[in-house]
Formats: sequence, structure tokens, C-alpha cells
Amino acid sequence: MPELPEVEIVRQSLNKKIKGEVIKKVLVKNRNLRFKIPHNFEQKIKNKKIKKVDRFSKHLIIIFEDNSCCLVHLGMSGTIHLISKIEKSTLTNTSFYHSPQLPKKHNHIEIKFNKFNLIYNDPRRFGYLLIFNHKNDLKKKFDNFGPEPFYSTFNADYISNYFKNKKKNIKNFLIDQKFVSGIGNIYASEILFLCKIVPGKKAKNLTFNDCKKLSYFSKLVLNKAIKKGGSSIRDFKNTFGNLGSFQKNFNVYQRENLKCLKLSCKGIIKKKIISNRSSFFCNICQK
DNA sequence: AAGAGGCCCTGATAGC
DNA sequence: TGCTATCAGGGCCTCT
Repeated sequence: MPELPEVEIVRQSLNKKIKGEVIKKVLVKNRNLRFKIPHNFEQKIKNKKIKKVDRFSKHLIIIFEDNSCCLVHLGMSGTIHLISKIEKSTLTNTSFYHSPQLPKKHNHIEIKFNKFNLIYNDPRRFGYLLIFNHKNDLKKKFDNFGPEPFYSTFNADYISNYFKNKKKNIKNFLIDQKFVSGIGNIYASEILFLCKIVPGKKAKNLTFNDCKKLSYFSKLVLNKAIKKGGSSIRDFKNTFGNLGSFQKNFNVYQRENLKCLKLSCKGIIKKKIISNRSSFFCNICQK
């Protein structure tokens, strides 16, 4: 669920808090993530000073003063928590993304700073952390990634060229990081709704105007989501603090069998499984 | 090469 | 109450 907007929200708040801070101690409680945390992880980042927190696509990039860096991917369920040492009793100084307080289970890593501790939690272990000796080494890692929706290169020309002879459906391309970086399952449905394109449509059958709309609405949806602090789905019943609100702006996601929100459209939102992933769309205004 | 599908993993929820 | 089945989905992998 952390797609580009959620990761950007984490980046912004994290950057504010840990920029300039020095890592005093690192404790790894569980090394099992998508990639096993190597045993020299602790030693590699200890005593390093944080220069800034960057982001590419759904990746956080913690850059140190010596230009080495730590790449963090939250996967499906990764969350980052900052626990103030002064307010230790409450354990809830600041939480990022969708967890209001420090969970009891699945706290994989604890990084101690002077005034607070940073916790990486990940129940489903689809996330990972990787150390790079120099930030320039990241270029290789991101070699196969397409542009972010915000890049000027993600335009109608690029899209229509890419889609020539492509038989796969448009929905699958929107979540394919080789084509465009940062869009996940939720925003893909929302973008296609605004474009009035059905998710199952073959990419090669899109018009140039469709490609223009894809470029435009991808930027629009992600920008709006960032402005709203991202989307907090799942446990937003009992959460507080830095939660996002974009889930309130969903037009189609998780709205199966409800009325289409487009004025004057009498359509019903349908759910269709495409490549094992749910897609939501209006049965009338999306063609 | 492109595309389809499997798999990793745990927690929430539905149904009996 | 407690069991099982299903779903959530990012990304990597294999197979055709």
C-alpha cells in the first residue's frame, strides 16, 4: 500500500526529524525481510551522520554525510516509527504512515539517535533495506525503472511509443515499474477512472489522446494524494496523528457495487481481478 | 521478447 | 468458540 505518495509523506517527515542526526547504536532484532539484513549492517551505518532523506519511486534513500546511503523499501506493510526518548512512556511521539503507535510484534530494526529511536516494523516482510557505499551506485539499481509520473519524460509521446504492439492491458502497465515508477494498485484504478479508460483495455488500442490523459491524470492524482498526506486504508478507524486522508477522495477503489461518483453518470463501480490484483472501474463512463 | 502466473508473508475478516 | 478459507498487494522469479 505504500505507493509513491505515501513514501513521499514518510520521506518529508523523516527528513525533518533525522537530518543532521548521528546514528549512535543499531539493533537488528529480526534479519528476515525480502532480502536478509547482512551481519555487517549495524557496523556499516553506526556513527554516520544523516545528510538528508531522498526518494525515488517507492524507495526511501537515507543519504549519509560521506555519501554512502541506505535504501529502504516498505514493501506492503513496512512502517517507520520515531520514538522520543523523553516521552518513552507513551511510545507515540511520532509515527509515520498508517500506524499510530509502536506495534508489539515485527519490529525488525531499532536505530538509536541522541533524542529518539527509529523503529522499522514490517509484519509481512516484503520490505527491505540495502546499504550502498556511494549514492551513485543507486543508478545501477534503478536502471530498469521507468520515469516517475512527475518527470517531463512521462509524456504522451513516451507512452504511445511504449504501447506500440503491446498486447497487455493498460492496468498492468500502470503498476509495472519498468514503464512508470511509483504507481501501485490503488492509484492505478483511480487514474484510469479519471481517464475514462477501462483497466482491461489493451495498451496498443489506446489513442494518442488517451496517452495524454494518462500522463496528465497520473501527475494529478499523485500530486493530490501527496497534498492530502497520502492514503490511510486498513486501520484508519483507530488511528490518529500523521494519517493521510486521500482515501476519502477515492472514486473507485474499494467502492464495489456503489454508484459512480461522476455527475450525471448512472454507472455502478465494478471489481475485476486482473492478473491476481483487484481493479475497480465504472461500468458506464470508462470505455 | 513479451506476457502469464506463482510465490513470498502475516493479519483481518468472513463463513461455518 | 475456534477452525478454515480468502483477500490484501509490491516485486521478483520462472515458464512458455
